[in-house]
Amino acid sequence: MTNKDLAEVIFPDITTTIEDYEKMYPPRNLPEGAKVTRFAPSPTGFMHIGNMMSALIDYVVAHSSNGIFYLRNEDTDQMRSVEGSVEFIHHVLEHYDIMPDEYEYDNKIIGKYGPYIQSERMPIYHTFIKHLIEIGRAYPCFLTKEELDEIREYQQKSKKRIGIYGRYAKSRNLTIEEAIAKIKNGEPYVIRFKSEGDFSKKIAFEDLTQGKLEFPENDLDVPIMKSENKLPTYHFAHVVDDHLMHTTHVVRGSEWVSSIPLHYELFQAFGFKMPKYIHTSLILKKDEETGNIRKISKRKDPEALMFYYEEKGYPQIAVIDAVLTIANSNFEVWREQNPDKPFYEFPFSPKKMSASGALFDLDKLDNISKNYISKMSAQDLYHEYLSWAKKYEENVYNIISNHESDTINFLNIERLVKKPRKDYENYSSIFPKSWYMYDEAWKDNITYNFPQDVVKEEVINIMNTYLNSYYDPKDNQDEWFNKIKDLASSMDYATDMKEYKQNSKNYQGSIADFTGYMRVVLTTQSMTPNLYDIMQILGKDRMLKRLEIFKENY
RNA sequence: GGCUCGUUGGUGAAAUGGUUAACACAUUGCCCUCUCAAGGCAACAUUCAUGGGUUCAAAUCCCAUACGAGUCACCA
Repeated sequence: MTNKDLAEVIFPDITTTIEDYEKMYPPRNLPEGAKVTRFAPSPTGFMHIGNMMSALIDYVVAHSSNGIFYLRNEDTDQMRSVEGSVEFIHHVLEHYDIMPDEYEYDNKIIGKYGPYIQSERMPIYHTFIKHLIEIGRAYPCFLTKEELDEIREYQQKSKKRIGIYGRYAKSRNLTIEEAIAKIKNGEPYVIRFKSEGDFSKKIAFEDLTQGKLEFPENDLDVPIMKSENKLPTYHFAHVVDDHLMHTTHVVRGSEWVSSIPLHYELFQAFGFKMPKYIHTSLILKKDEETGNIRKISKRKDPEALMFYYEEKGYPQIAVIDAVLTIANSNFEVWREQNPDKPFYEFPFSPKKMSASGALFDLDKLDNISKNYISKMSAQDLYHEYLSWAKKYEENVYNIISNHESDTINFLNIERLVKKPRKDYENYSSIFPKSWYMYDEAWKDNITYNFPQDVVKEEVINIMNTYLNSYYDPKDNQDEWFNKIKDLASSMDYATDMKEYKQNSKNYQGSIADFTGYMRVVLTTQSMTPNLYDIMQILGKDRMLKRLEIFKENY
């Protein structure tokens, strides 16, 4: 009996060979230097910021080299698969406009190197595993869960290295006859890789991010096929898929660097060329309670999940820039020099990735986002705001869709200038800063936010006089302000702030107090954008109405 | 515990042997100013985890220590 017989017993139905698949997955016909990357999430949870960073780097690396970026669904762990996660990944990629060139979704396969869903690639993996068994580099292992636990416990206690290697790999020494007998007897088994490595020897490895690394050789017989569903483990699927799909650059989290020796040996066992690796740093978070730095957590940190940014209404490009800023230290400088270039023209350099993890800084995101929003036209902003509201804030949607021109005019205040206002970091922050522009948002409990105590009669008197004798909608801003000054000085308010600061006792108050009254009566707020523009939008009738509301409510 | 990586201000970081350790965000102050936002100008690491060494010269090279992170599943 030979290994071939064993392979035949395990995979009687597999008649294909590796060569068959090599023919079906010929080298890609791409220009010199083109890079092939893949985003390979597993649908065991919702897409988070770390996945996003990976996907973005994949996209940038591929697109800056006229290469290919594809999506592969790594669904070999079907026990933990989470309902809706595949759809969410697809949604996020679409939302941020980083769709892959090749993918499989909704029963459609785009691209010639599919299937792109691992659970649909079973015969391929089995063919490759069968080959490994035939050449004596893989074997069925009948160790039970209990035996495995026992071994681990023993190793822990006696401070030995943990894992299945050397004398712990019991099934390795089974004769072919014994193995076949066990299989025929129905004993469950996994297929393990038969390592030939020597832990006391070193391998040199060059990682694009971390540079030269040195590891002990792998000597662990790791499972490459699971017993229950006969699907491959990650390590095996990685080797087979990235080989057949001709991935040139694997972008993955740094939690994988410790399995480099294993992957190295696996590639060698097949005689395949290893792709290049870009190991991305972890995204960390400072725990607010303990002050400790830890891995960002989907459970504790709402901003870890990609839902967060959409719900808050951050512009896509702001999120992308923020993530790339974390990913590559020179992105920010590049962005400053190339404010209008698409992000994928950024020459990503893996060496410029920080080797240790970075804290994700929401303040930085806000700043980036404010800048982008401040540069949008009022129309564009309105439409983004509207479609965000439609999805997340029905009340806001109803109000702003009924008042399109008022909303646009309001958003336009101090916008078309060299140094525009930067009030909003996301769409959800607009309404809380503009609700007073809409009559229907003036609910019962109106609170007037005067910065200091005021005499109601005085305020009413000022507003009355102003609206009835001074206000003219045709005035430009200078004329408007001069009139207010005229009225103010006639009522003993200082019109010059410097003068007022020096001789405040000579006056009733300052022009700032004066306009402050008007501002609060009209908006309830002590801080708003330019009053002139707000008055222009409101118009005289609505201002008079608001004066009436003030009389009744203050 | 084994293996691997890391440690520059509140945060992201630049500088890779040579003047006062860039820049951005945040914070604080001043100016401007009808409030706010924006903008302008400042301040913020006597020092690069600690200790030793190499050198005319070290954040940068070497060693040790400490601390942190990742990993050690029939999860990816």
